[in-house]
Amino acid sequence: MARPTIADIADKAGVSKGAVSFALNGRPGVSDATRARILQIAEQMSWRPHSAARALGASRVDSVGLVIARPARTLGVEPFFAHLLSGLQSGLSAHSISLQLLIVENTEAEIEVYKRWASEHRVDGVILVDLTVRDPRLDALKSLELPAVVIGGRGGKGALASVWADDRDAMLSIVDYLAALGHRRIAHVAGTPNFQHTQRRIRAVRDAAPRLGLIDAPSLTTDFSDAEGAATTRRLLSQAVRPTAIVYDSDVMAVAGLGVAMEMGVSVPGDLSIVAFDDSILTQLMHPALTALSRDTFDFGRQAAEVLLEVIATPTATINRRTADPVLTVRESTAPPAH
Amino acid sequence: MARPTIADIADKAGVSKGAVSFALNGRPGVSDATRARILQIAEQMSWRPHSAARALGASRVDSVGLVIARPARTLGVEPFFAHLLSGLQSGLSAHSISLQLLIVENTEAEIEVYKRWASEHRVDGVILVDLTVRDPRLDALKSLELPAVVIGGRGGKGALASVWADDRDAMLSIVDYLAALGHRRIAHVAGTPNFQHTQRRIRAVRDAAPRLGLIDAPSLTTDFSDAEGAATTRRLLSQAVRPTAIVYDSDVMAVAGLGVAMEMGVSVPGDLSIVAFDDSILTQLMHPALTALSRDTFDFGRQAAEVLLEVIATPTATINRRTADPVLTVRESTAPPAH
DNA sequence: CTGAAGTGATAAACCGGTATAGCTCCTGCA
DNA sequence: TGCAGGAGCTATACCGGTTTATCACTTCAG
Repeated sequence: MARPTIADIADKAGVSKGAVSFALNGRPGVSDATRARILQIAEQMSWRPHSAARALGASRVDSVGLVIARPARTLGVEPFFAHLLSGLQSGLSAHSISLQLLIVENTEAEIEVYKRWASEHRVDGVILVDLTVRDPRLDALKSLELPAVVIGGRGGKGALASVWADDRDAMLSIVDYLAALGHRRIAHVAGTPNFQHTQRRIRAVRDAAPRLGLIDAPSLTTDFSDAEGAATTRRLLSQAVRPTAIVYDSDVMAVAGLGVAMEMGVSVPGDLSIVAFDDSILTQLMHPALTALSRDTFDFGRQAAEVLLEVIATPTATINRRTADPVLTVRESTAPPAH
Repeated sequence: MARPTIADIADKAGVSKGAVSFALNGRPGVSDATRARILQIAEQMSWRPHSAARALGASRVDSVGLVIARPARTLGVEPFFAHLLSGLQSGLSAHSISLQLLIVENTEAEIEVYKRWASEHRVDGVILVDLTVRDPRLDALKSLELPAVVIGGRGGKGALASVWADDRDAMLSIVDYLAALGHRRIAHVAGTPNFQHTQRRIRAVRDAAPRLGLIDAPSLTTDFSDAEGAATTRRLLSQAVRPTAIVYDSDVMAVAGLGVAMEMGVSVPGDLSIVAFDDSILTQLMHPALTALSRDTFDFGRQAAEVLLEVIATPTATINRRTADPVLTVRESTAPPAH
């Protein structure tokens, strides 16, 4: 027998299909003795549920989806997604839930995928990343009635559950640290302006400036690419009065910025301190190694998985879980300013 | 009506469920007129197949799987997988096939996943990466009768289909290039010794040495990590007679090696030429930018998807498709040796 | 004019589970 | 003694498709 079904088990155990189903799903309806016997037979025949059959009957597919809307080219360098994925899976595999991953070019395509997934019953819920201001995906998901958890989005936005870390506090910890070193001209090379977390970080810098007595604290937005990170750095370092420290919103941009500094003969950390708002192997490979903000992305993913499963179980629940605060890992790229 | 089923369509069209199924799947059994009418009604009701129902009836799930057995920590820096993923999906989405991605710690776990997937009917086939010598996964898949395509493995191994690029020729092109520059002491910092492609690259170097008059051409294996890449480089550069060129099996190790060279005061490319056997944004971010072997990983993935679909359609087919040869992108890290 | 083959469709079985109504005992309590 | 109630189980419908057996009706060759 290639693939035993519950009917086979029922035959062998001398009971009905229903009894087998009850036993295998741990629900009342059979005696402990019968349950044990059925479980033993199932084990012995190495029975496994047919996912499609179960999905059809129970109208849940034990599968969740993650769509990443970024050009593939910019992906992969950032360990962020790899860690997030691992974390998600670690949270899901405990419940035997599988993960569908899709990489698309833009948000419209992403929404199309959600529509398809919903209509084809391919996933029980989805994970949202890279929340933008007035994000069109929120409405789309609500109208599809597809359970979802937002990663990185602060709670309160609509009714979607979320898992988030405090970007504001994190940015403040960086700026505080640089100010304590003596820096008064701190520039911020930010990411895409329509990302919510970009906005929050920019606001944090702006708000902290007066308190810390910063002379100048410009935030310059980019598209997160190494090219724009480099170009922005070049612009900053070409000014008559240069910043003595630059905070980058991603590790890739920080590395690109470091390259520009070296090329222009600006010594790091002598003439310029550099901090990356995201840690990875990249920052550690550099010379000098970059001071960076370390976030536990794996744990982030794990928690997101948990929250999503809760939302799927009880769609009315609105959960906003805050994760552990990121910590600043000081390395060789930061020092007191030369002045 | 929340979700129309083919029964609803059948009602509206005044035909039977079977006729609707025939029409929607483009198979004979209905007249062109009826077919057109059914299709139009389905479109109008915005009908979508219920994936589980289809899977149950047709015993195919329109989904394939990819398991990556690497610690998450080492993942993500390498754009290889991101590009592969995108390529796979571009090849799959044309046929509305979805992709399941799983990251596990080791090969045993990977095989467990295959068993589960096969027994739960979760995927129609799988994609294998990182083929090792005497790979236990090959037998496992064969006994599970799970269609598979091997990426990077040369054909002929068992009956599994494969998609591969010529690692040997690629390595030869690197060594030829370095020899043409005048290098005679070329070291090779290789990857994990039990990977088949590592073996092929090592053999290529060894075979080319006499022909090119290389004085010394050692291949040193590592675990692909930046740490071992750095350590091996340090060992090589501490010798009385140093190599004048080093070829690294990955971009991460090459970057780590560059760091060590700079730290030891060995100028690149003045005293040492560096080549990475894999291109990415990493190699371009460095100063000097690294000469690297560029492979079209996206296309790789796309072709793998195509081959896998063929194998799923006709399991007896054994396909061995060779992809475009990688090309060497010369940048700033290579030059004629000093002396 | 008859029989064979082909066309267009239907009804029903089937895939492998889950959910539910209902049946048979057994127990406890008035 | 009678009966309500629950435990333990069976039988069956059902989920939404696909597939097969069958059938009515043409068409065409002999």
